[in-house]
Amino acid sequence: MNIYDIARLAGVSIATVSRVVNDSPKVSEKTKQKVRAVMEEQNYTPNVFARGLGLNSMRTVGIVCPDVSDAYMAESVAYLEKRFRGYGYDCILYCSGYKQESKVNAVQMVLKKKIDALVLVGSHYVGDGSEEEIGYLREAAREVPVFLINGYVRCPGVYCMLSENYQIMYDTVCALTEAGRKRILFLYDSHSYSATQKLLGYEDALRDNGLPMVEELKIFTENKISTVRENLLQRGELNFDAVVATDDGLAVGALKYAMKKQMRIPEDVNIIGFNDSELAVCCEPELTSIDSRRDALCKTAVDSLMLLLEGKSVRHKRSVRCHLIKRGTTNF
Amino acid sequence: MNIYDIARLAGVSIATVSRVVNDSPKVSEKTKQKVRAVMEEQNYTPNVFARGLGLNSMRTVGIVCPDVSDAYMAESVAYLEKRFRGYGYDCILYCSGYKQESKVNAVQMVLKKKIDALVLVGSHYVGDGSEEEIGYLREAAREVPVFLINGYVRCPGVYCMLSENYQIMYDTVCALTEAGRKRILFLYDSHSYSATQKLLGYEDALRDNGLPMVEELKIFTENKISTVRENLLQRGELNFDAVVATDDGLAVGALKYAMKKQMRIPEDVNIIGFNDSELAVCCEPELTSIDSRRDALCKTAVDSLMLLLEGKSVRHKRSVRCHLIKRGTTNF
DNA sequence: ATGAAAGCGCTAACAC
DNA sequence: GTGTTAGCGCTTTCAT
Repeated sequence: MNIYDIARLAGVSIATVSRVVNDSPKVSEKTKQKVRAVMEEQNYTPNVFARGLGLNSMRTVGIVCPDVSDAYMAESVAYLEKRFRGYGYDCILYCSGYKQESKVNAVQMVLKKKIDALVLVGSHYVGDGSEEEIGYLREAAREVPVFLINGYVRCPGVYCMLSENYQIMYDTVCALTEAGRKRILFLYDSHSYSATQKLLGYEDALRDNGLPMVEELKIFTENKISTVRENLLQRGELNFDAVVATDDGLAVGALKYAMKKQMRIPEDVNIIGFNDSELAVCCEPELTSIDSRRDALCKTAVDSLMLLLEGKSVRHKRSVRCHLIKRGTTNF
Repeated sequence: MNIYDIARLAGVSIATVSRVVNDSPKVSEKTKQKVRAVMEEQNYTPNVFARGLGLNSMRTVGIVCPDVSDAYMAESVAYLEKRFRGYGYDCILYCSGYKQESKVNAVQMVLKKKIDALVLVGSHYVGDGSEEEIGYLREAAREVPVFLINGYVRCPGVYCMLSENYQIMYDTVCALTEAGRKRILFLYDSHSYSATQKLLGYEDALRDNGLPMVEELKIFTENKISTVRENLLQRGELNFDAVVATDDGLAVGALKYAMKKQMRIPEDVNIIGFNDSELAVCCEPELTSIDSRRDALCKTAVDSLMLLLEGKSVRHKRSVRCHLIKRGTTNF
């Protein structure tokens, strides 16, 4: 059942059918009715490929993230998909993994699908920010508007929105030191732009508060509760009186370690997570965590891209403050 | 840059270029080299829409689930996407929500994209199993092979794989009663096929062990830790000595309630969750949970659909046993 | 307001 | 082994 069949059955030309499908104003109501009736009756759906060929668009946006099974990304994708769909855009999902090569490949692959826009979730896509590592973004932006959720790169066609991770981490560590904490563990699981910002905030806060920067207190580990716990356990004597982490999973791992070591929480150790996930209200005591404003970033992504696709212009870069959500693992 | 340009630059016909693109064996190595060189040089990518038009396929599979922000679905989607991509298929993601109408709409929408196969994640898509509620699946299956992850419907073209939810719930509740538990709370958050199976397993186990079926011990609530906790708190006197839930989030909610009520865990109350998620190892004590074999289901989905797309046939229905993973919230 | 016809870029049947 | 050509089903310009 194609446009010719409908045209024949409705006694009009294919051009008219096409116009009806696209709700063109230059077709008489009467004709529209007639054609629509036939379409309904025949259960006609325009062929998207042919449509795509003609319009050079299938109203699709590409969503690329390292791994949807991660809670932050899953929530992001859920939000994005819903909003884009609300605008009539379908979403192609590509989970790229974390390696530079596979990220580049993912972006190239998804571009071949002639998507109308591309959104990259998480700050892994800017690599170390070097020209070499962001070259693929530059190229991508030549084809479609690209939005970086929680990443920043100065490049035409690449739009960005950041969480102020440096600032919140700086403020948080300052608060910890002001509350008398001296040995603050920093847990992280990636070298992404945002993780780096968090680390910088941590380091600067230590320095500005006259605390030494102890290398053994910066621990890189897989983001899995049991792994973090075991990892810490294996380190023997590891004294600390506070923990900040780049994700809740890491913080909970530390919490589990602290429990095992009979440390009192929050008296002996303050623990602070990141992303304010369901894990934070799941553990005991509940975890103080940082709201990274994921939805605010995602919202901006959708809003900006939709404006761009309508031919409007858009402000280039914005950022949003994060918030500390206090729960039982802190006492300041 | 299209196939004509490449043909001209390489000094061959478009047919030859097309053959090279599709790696046809009936092109001489020499010609292939020549054409490939031009393609590389021009950075040529075949137009997917035109390709789709000709082949009536864009090598895409539709993945529909109620909500990717749910951990079970997120993990499923992550697995599916990865595997399908491994076979050269892209994935269109559609989050349908939980309402019948929106589920039907989602399936219809995604079918319009001329996907090559459709996978439905979670047992919400069979509704109550009535002909009326599964009609849309029948129609879908007329267009493409459909795979139901953890749902079952007898219908040509719809392939299914089930977790044995009834059995594991029956066994688990039996174990609880044998351990002397009398008032077992059943927490659920949906009326999906699988939730219903779990409920049946619970009810049958109670009956077979001579325990009364108390309506007030079957509680339907939103799957959010804090909500479950508040919900239970509001019920005043609610005596129970065990909890089984259709998802970990619900079980943790009950755990939080029990802690608040100063109940000892597992002495006073045994708690068992479902899906063995990260929440289970996050809470304290850690949650005994049921491994619903999500990956086994997803694996079968991919394997079956890929066989079908290669024109091979496939066994119709299979199921897989679930496993109880014991942790600190039980003592039997 | 409607129709005829020329693309859009590719695949595949057919001819050589 | 390679080229010619007719679709695939739609959009859109140009007539009328």
